[in-house]
Amino acid sequence: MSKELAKTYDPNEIEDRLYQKWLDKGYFHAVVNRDKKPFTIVMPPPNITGQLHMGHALDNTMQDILIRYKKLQGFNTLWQPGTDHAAIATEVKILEKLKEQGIDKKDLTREEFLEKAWDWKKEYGGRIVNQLHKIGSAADCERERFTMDEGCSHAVQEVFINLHKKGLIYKGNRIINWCPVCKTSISDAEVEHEEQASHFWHIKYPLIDENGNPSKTEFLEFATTRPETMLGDTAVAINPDDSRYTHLKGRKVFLPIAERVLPIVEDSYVDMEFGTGVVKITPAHDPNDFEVGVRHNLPQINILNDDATINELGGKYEGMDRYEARKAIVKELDEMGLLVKIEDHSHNVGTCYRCHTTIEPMIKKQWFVKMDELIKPAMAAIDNGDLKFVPEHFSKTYFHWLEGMRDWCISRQLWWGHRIPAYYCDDCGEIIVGKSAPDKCPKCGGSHFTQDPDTLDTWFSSALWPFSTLGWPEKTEELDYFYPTDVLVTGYDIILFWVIRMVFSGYEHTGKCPFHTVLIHGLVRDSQGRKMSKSLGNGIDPMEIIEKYGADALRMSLMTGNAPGNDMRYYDEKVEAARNFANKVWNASRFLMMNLEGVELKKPSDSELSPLDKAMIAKCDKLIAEVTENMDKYELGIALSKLYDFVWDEYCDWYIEMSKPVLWNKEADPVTANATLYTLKQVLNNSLIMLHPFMPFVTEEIYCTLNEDAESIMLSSWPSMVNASYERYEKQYEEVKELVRGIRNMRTSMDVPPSRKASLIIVAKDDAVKEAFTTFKPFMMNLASASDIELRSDKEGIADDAVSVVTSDVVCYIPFAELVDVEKERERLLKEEERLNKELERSEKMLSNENFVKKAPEAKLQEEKDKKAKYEQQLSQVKERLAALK
RNA sequence: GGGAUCAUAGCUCAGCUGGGAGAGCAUCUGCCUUACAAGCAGAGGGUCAUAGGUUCGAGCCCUAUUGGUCCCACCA
Repeated sequence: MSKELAKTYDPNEIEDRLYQKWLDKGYFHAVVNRDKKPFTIVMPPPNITGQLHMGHALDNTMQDILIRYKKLQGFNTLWQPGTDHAAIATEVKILEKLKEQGIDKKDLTREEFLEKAWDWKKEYGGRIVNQLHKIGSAADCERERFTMDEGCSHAVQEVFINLHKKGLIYKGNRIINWCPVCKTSISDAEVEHEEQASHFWHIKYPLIDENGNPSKTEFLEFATTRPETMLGDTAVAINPDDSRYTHLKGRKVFLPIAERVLPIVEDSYVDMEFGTGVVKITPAHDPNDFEVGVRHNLPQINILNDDATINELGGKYEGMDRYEARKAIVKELDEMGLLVKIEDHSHNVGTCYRCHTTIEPMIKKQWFVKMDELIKPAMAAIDNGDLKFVPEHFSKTYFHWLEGMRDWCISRQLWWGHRIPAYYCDDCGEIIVGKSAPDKCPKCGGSHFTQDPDTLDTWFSSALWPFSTLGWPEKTEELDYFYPTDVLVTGYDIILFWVIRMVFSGYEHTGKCPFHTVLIHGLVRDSQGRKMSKSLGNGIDPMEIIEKYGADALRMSLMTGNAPGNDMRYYDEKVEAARNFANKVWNASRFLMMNLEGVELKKPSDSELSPLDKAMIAKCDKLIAEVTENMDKYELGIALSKLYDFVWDEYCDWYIEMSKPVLWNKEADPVTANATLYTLKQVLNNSLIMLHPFMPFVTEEIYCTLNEDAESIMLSSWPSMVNASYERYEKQYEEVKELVRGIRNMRTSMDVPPSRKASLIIVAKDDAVKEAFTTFKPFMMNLASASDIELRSDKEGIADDAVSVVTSDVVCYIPFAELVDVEKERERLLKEEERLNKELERSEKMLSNENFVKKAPEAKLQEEKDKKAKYEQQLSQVKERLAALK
């Protein structure tokens, strides 16, 4: 060995060094290679405003695992990284920062603002990508993209122009969600609903009498949660089938505050069961009322300014904030005697997902994407097999959302983002959509144009991410080779925002679904199950955890004991356990390397392999098969726990321990020692490779030390099975383990210290069993604390009061001459007898069930019969021992 | 209001197509056994939320109930 591993595992010492090596070697960089199959993942682009949090750590670890796994399997892998300009989120942050410097948005021109925004991007945009390096991300940073870089911006323009040409993008006066703080429209998906305690104001409007005056005696009562919107009322609605109000059909009411006469319209939208069955209609400030208004041709009166104060149409309330106006109006109605009562009422209020201000529905002229045609292929994608969710049930969420999708409002009154490629003729107002302003207005011939001041929803550009990053709309080699991508990994909170939009965009612009699988994960919560958030101050910084325990430990702790799509809690103890595992692997490797010192390994022949080696090879084969299957089914947590158990229990606690006598006997039997060392190394290498996707650093360090010629574990291949039919040895090995466990158990219960060795007499009636224990004898000496092991076919000459351990195949006698405590031994055997009786009872019950015998599969039936025979055999041995003790 | 999801050991969670309940941590008992005390060997601890059903057989499938979480939704 030319290199040596440090005595204790220190992640900080190895991680940065190895990452730098991977970068230098360019392992993460993917180039088109038609001889290999591609495997592609696009990284969900983190916001440039962001800092890496546990959610990113989880998301990126999963992607990294898939990428590294596929690379080991021989795929040409591309993990495409990048960042998102995150329109609103970033603009809000920049404005906050400017405010600290005493600068207001009003004081800046658009150009000045954008200059500052780009400075900001330059300063913080790279931070999160660098943090990803710390967790070991195998993303191809040479291909890093940004949603507002030249290529992506080009793609955005292209899409906008194409969709507009097809009539799928239109500009229209419709009701939209307005955030009075961000002062922009937002899409339906960006509205979050919050339950708020409020009131239900019962109000009555006087009916208009036959003379056209407000009646003093006839009123129409209704209830509202937003009295201030009365100022924009243009009707009152009743259900046409409501017998209570038949007499009101065709009549009018008087709107007191604004002194307007309103028609009573009939619309089935009104729920007769709710409230008084009368609804005030405010088409300009309520989405439903808007629809009613369209049906009945009602005027739309917008009474709000952009900051949610009342505008000039609100008469004397002009200038008041919406909530001030609410109070004032209620007060005035009360004075007029028109306020009937106030009830407590809690209801859901839409709020802005960025600033949590209550949004105000308003009619505004905005750009929309028409959805009904676009979503059709996205709807079909699940059924026709183009797209699969893991776990599968998320496809229901996906459908559910697609079904209720309304036209998508894509224009934003922001500066930070892709400016809408639409130009207005200064002379006639004609709209021309194109990459730049035309020379001449096609309608009036005018030559002066103004570009639309609005920018696009940030999701408009992220919807194109899987193909815009690969060069679309250019027909690049990359696009042709790496697209469609394979798996998209993301949290369930982002399905509606993003996944759906990528899917329909992919179909529309490339004719293909952008990925075949969406792997969904949950949220990382704190140890009390709360969401990690800034306001709670309970966030845990992954960088600190990496500093303390290492990236491998963090990655592993995020993957253990977690099923796809489920939330998980973060615990330091979990990371500690993972770190301990890394240390375990480290030390097992150290043990092996110490024993390989000065040894020239040769590939052993079949006959040179010991039964123990063969048993391990069989075990390892099984592991490879299972882990591969789990990985292919995205059961990463299960795959990892199998590797954990195998390495810790099987490899370290049994195989290494059992092989020690062989290694100590190297001088006397170099052939067997070689075979065992060779197998130890083989199995460890396989384990390291399979663990590599989960713990890339520690496995790389060990692998390269253990295999002197190896440049990197990343260049190795996913293990393949030996398939040598060694099941027989595996069975023997399990029998031996059973006996060793029995002996240890007995020693503990008899208070025999481990330092006290004893000679064992194993009585096996069956020749095959005898052979098995004979061949495994050297391996079990240590573990059974035996000074000597004798094998026999009968128990002639063994003292009746010897302590004994009964397994399914053998009886093992341990003559502790001076230690015998007959009482204790009898107790132990009685307990054993009870246990066996219970087992036998269960087994007999099953086998005496006619239906079981008739209907159960043959294999199951035989299995149960074999078990019963074993219990019977064991029980008779125990009984015999008990009888002998008397 | 609709939908999804969860309920398993003291805690946090696994349990893949239905065949004798698992892990980590915590607890208790022994061990510094020449890779590892970040370790080794043992032990205790569960009517798998409740009630039905399907099945030879249910933690797993079906129905209902209870409790928690989340998403969607226009009840003014």
